[in-house]
Amino acid sequence: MPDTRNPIPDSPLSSKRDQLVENALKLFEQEGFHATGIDRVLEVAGVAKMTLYKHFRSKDELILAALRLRDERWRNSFMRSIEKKAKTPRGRFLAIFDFLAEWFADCKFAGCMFINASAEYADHDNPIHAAAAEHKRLVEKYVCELASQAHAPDPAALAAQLCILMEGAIVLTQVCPSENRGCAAAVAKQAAEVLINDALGEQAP
Amino acid sequence: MPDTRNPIPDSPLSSKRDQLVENALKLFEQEGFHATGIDRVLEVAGVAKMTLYKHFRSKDELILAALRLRDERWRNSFMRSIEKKAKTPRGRFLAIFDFLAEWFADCKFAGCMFINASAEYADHDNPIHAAAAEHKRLVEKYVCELASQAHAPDPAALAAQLCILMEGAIVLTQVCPSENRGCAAAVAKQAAEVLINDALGEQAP
DNA sequence: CAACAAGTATACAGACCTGTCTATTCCATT
DNA sequence: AATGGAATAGACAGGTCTGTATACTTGTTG
Repeated sequence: MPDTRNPIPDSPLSSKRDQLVENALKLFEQEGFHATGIDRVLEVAGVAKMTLYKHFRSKDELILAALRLRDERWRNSFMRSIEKKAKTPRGRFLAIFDFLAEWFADCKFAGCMFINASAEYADHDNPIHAAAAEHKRLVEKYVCELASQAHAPDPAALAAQLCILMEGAIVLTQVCPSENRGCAAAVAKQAAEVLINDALGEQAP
Repeated sequence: MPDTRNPIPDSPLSSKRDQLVENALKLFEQEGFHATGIDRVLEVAGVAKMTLYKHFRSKDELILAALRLRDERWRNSFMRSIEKKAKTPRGRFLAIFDFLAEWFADCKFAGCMFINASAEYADHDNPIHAAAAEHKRLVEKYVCELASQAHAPDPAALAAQLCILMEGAIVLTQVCPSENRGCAAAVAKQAAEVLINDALGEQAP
């Protein structure tokens, strides 16, 4: 039996806490936030209810922890994938959409958790909605940095356009998963090429 | 007191039924589906519970009726706005994004109800999710007809690109309502111009 | 007037939800 | 061996949810 205790009580390494957040993340992503009851999380995580309420003050706090984990992982995966796949600015822009295509191909793809969160918690002042907005802001900031490195005349404008393509591809794949919608990432990639050429000039690397 | 009865019992003109669907539509849109209880709909609509269950077999049936009404109204408004505003194919494509800008400017804008529905009812086989997918399919079909009228070499491809821009602008405005996000429609419009030029040629009307 | 259709009010069943409380077990360190 | 922190099981309170059942009102039509 492994040592599941933690010398620093409230540290993020606390094993039981991790089990909770990990399983909550999966369930919230697959089934939704309101539709997933606390008891279901506890059952899947194999953790007692009192343990949850020792680590989190409420279900909303657990949701926020799950979203923080998701944000960290998703953006890391996003950035690493892009930087590994391509070295030129143009190649990195296009690698965004290859990343999306791989994501969409996962049979467990259930849309963007942050879009879903802002749908379920519509009030903009709700911390959950705010966390979703912050995630999108950080993603756009990264794309904007790519655009700066590409010496785009207006990096923010190019980034905004590419992010709109990203979100559009995500949401169409989520809402219309069947049909010929598997190609949303490819369509977005083609559109991105046209927009990049327009912003950078056709010859830019 | 007006005559609220209806000679055809299950016709869509049934006044009480209309009151239910109308108010359910508003509440589901503003607060979400799971977050809006039946009792809240009844209270706002001023209708007794038994009347609801005489017209609908379940809450899900009421949601489907609300989505049907929303789909009909939204697409009518969309198509009429575009056809009224512009006569040339290129003008009509751009009018799409003016329509979005007006929609986003409404202080009660709460995102796309169909995107929200597919977020809350993630199972693709769920009739509610299917209704959302059908709505998006019909919108894209209309944009595809516009592209055909514009004599685009590949109408479906142009329509798919423009629809991705639409959905991206919608979702970014929903998730990040504040900041400089009010301009998502304008950014999408600029991107659309580039894509249309690429597909049709710069001189096309 | 009588029959009828539509809606109302109200209570209720049964399920599920979040969050709390208590008593107990396990295990590592002292 | 004793102590104490962490987790456990399980019951429970109090609320909300959907959907049903019953008895009543109202207005129209034959």
